[in-house]
Amino acid sequence: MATLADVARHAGVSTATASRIINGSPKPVADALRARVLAAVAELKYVPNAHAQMLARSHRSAVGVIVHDVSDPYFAEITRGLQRVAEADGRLAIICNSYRQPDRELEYIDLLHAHQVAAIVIAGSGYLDADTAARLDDRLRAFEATGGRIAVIGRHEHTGDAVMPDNEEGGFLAAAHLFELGHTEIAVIAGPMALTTTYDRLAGLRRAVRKYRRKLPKERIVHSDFTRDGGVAATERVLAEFPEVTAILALNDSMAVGALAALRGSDRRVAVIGFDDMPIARDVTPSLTSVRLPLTELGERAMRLALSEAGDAPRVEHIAAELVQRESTWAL
Amino acid sequence: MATLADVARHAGVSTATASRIINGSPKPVADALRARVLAAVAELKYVPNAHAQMLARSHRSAVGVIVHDVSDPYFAEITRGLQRVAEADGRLAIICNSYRQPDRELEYIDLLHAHQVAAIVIAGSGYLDADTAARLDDRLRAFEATGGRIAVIGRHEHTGDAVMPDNEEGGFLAAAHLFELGHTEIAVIAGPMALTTTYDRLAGLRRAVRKYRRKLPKERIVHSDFTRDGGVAATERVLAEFPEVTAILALNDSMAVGALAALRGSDRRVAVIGFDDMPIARDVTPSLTSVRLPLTELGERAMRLALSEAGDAPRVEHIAAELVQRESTWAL
DNA sequence: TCACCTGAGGTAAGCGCTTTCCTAGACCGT
DNA sequence: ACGGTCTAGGAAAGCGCTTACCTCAGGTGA
Repeated sequence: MATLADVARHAGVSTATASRIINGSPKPVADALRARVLAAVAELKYVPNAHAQMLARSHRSAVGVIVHDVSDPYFAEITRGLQRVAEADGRLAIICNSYRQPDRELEYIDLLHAHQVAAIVIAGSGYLDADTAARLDDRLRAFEATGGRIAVIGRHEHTGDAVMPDNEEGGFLAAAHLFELGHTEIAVIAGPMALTTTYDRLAGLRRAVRKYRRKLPKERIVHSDFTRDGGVAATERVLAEFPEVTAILALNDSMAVGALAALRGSDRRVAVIGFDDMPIARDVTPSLTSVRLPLTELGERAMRLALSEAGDAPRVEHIAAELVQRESTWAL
Repeated sequence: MATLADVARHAGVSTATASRIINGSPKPVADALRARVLAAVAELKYVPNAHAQMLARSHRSAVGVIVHDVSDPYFAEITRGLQRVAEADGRLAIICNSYRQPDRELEYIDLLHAHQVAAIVIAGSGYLDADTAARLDDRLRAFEATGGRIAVIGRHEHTGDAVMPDNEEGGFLAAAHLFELGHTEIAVIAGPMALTTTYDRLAGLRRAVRKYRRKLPKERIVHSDFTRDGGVAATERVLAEFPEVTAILALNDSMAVGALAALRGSDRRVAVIGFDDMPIARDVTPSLTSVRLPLTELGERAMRLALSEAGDAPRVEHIAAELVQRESTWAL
């Protein structure tokens, strides 16, 4: 492993000069030396040790990202936005999957803290009991206390910079759409109640129920997990238990796709509306009506927030939801 | 930012002792001291500086991953496998998107090298002209020369440890399947010729053509990119130009989904077979026959290779492909 | 001619940690 | 009581860099 000292020796200069030449410092250097140093770099295949650099200049550059799971399309799209902005800012984004496990999240926060990242963006945490939430907040504060910046995506407990997808409004839009089409007997297949996503979307939905003066019996909200197979299972329960239901509102597209799959194996004709408008929505049959959230933009905004100077007051940005109508919903 | 020295001072011990206690070194330490140091850590919210640690212990722990794009389902699944193994080994995986741009790849290799990663895994590089390939190889060698390990996924030019999905065999299986079903007039919608994936799958397909004594005129291989919309475009060309075609072989599932979409807007009944068996394959209509590649396993194997000791000779592992039949192909 | 700049380049002090080597006290046997 | 052996803990030397500060030419003006 060639070091700066090797390069300097090889070129017959001091490490100071070598460092200045390699990093393009403003200090003027004779062209002859510059050439010699650059030649030495090439010959020794010198690559500076990033850790030593970080330590010496003690300025933070990388940023950390903690998401539920990058492979999940929802987070993949958010992550894309995050990365794009980080990269445009010349920063390495270290991305970590928490799989919604608070301990992992905790662990990663410390890891990123230890790696001296300039900022941490968190999206899609799991359920937090008061105790865990407190510990997490504690770690986050500790990180902030050292000058680190934090931005979260869609988490209420956090008091700090955040960008919030308007899940409540989205829930309202979805339910309103079904009511407008004349569906009165609807069922909801939802993710775990502990996720704020679930909570908020349900809240909007209930607002629509009230506004349209409909009923939504509690047992018609079936909880499962936010996956395709979770959607299949939940839909099977709905079909078995509620023969009167004519529309299913799925709280995300994965579940909606599962609903469509379950429906395919039954003789019932039930409308389905999803949430998130993932790319697949166009390609299932029938194509899926969904509530679109501009996830890439969500990520971009969050990263920009994280990279901006800390303000006096916490900044919260909202991202609007929008209905995309396709073939899986129709007028009754 | 609390440092180890702060903790030591606060606890009234030397940094040596503090370090030993915090890292659980085997050296015995009095319980009283241990307690004091741990208390100081908690009180000062001390988080060790990972860069300083790396520098001091000069042993590499993190691993680097360079893929085309984590958001792409194909690479998402590979990445999942990579991460799983890295994490099981207690290592942070730094993952980077190259977007198939060789310069980015080059840049990331140096970045990871600079960050002293123990190993680099590369999957899904783009087209490499001889010159770029040489430069890339040069950087890779430089990294290896410092003790770094490298594993690549499915790249022929690389001589070193590799895991190769059996794309050739997969191409053969796909075409053979269509021929067995009685389809003689087939068309292929393919990704960029520069990608080895394309190249290998086509090679297998040609082998099937020879074995079954069929014909596949060159113009019936339509190149586009490996995306859904690329599939739509390619399929539209096929439909317009080749009225005799009864089956389309798509070189990945994204394109196959696009083909299905294009077909939906036409009155032709054409069989479609995809490649990769992504999760969506089950949920499109008709459900998609595809050639399955165990991508997660692919990733796991690659990471294991990268984390194992370097051998004398390059090791190459092969991953078998398997046909998954669904509704999008039928006997003619 | 001399004191004084100016600027190219070097010296060395850290950055925050780990770890080798050393010290000094405790304990042992005789 | 004394030399010898442990052992807990500390001193300090790096790890590979950056950068503030210093040096020593050569060039300037009076």
